[in-house]
Amino acid sequence: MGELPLTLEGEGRQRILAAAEKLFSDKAFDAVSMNAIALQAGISKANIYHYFPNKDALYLAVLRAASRNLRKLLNDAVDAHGTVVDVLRHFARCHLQALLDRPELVRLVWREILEKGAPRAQEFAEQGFADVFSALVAVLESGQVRGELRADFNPALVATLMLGANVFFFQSRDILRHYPAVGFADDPAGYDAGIVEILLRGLIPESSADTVRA
Amino acid sequence: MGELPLTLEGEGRQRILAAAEKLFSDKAFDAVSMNAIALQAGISKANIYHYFPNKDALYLAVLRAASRNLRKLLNDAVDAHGTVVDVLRHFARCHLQALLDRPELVRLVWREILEKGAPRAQEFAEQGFADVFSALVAVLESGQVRGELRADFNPALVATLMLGANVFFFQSRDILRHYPAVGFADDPAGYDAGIVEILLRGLIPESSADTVRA
DNA sequence: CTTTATATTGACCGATTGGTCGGGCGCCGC
DNA sequence: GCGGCGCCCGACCAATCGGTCAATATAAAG
Repeated sequence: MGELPLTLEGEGRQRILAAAEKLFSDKAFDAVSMNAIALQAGISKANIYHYFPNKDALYLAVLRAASRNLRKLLNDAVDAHGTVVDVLRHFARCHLQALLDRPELVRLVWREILEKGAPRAQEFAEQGFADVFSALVAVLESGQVRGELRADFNPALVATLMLGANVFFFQSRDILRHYPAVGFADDPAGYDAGIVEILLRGLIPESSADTVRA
Repeated sequence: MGELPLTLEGEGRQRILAAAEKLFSDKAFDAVSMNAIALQAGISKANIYHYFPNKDALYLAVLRAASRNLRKLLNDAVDAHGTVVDVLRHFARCHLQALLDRPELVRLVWREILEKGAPRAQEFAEQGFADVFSALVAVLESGQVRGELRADFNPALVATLMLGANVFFFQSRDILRHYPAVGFADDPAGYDAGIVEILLRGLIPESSADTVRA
């Protein structure tokens, strides 16, 4: 369909994967037909079956590639240097930016996680979770042993809170944009800066911080 | 099919809606066939079309009912009395408990929000969001004017953080259960208690809370 | 009993689905 | 020239899809 005949190695396969990734990220598995994928890729439907035995295998390949890419993308956001507080600030910002940079990948993998009806590759899609989560927990723990952070909170709980804040922002920003009270829907960096600041300092004025335990 | 002939008003309609709700909450729109709904409801497929003009209308009716129920359920979790801090604690716990009590409703509505490909009723599904979000913002603002909470944070941002913490927990608890560091995957009350405590007091030891602004 | 309106159904429709098949096209070794 | 071989396609398949329709069962109203 008027495409440039790029003669890269495995070009046909990549074309199919790219087309399928785009469609599967927008609509659910059953809502994407092999015909639509072929059309998007600019090839015939029968040709897809030259590279993939069936639709499930194609979907699995797409999910595998997306999960791998997303995993790498998110891992790159974790490593940083400086004080634990700086690392947390850096992580929050980079992690959310990574999500927003490749929304197709996130939606693809996250939909698989949420789907209870047909768990095609749940435990596989959860891989990206493990690295980031455990890395973040490690950062928080090191902050605790160094005395930079309180020792009386659960690191895994805070890690969940931070990841949840970013994922929820990613999922809900279209809704949040409608609310006048929300000024950060299009300012992910500002959002994360505010989140981390609140997490670090707390909501309670310091003078009365000890009266809350009543 | 051997069912008791309950002669309630609109019983047939309710049966269809219940069956469709169950199936639509597990699988996506295109993955649920009218045949499957009829089978689940114990009636014939043609009979569904006596109550609903087409599949979209049925799905919309299911989504409308689910959204309405979820909205009421979540609103009931908001109202409370006592200090602002107490209200926040109560809200977090009740909100998450409401999500976990009716997971089908949450999944149904949330899937509609996440789907970018076929926005059948997005703005409609977002209704439940508005009430809870604005109510929570109002609580936080009142806490600020009363001096119970800091005045230098964005209430909408904290509301997003709290809602996100609960929604993310709801979505990810099956994953979180796999991690040994997470002891709260099956303890939503403990999770929210920890979340609120961290939000209120912050991660930084109070003695060094003023050195972080560097 | 008859009329009338609502429920309910099996049989059927055209369209689309995932998947198959036989063959054509182009390129490389011989 | 020519025989393979990877790539690609139009045509086709049975199954299922959403949806229609004529016919029946049911039950209240006259």
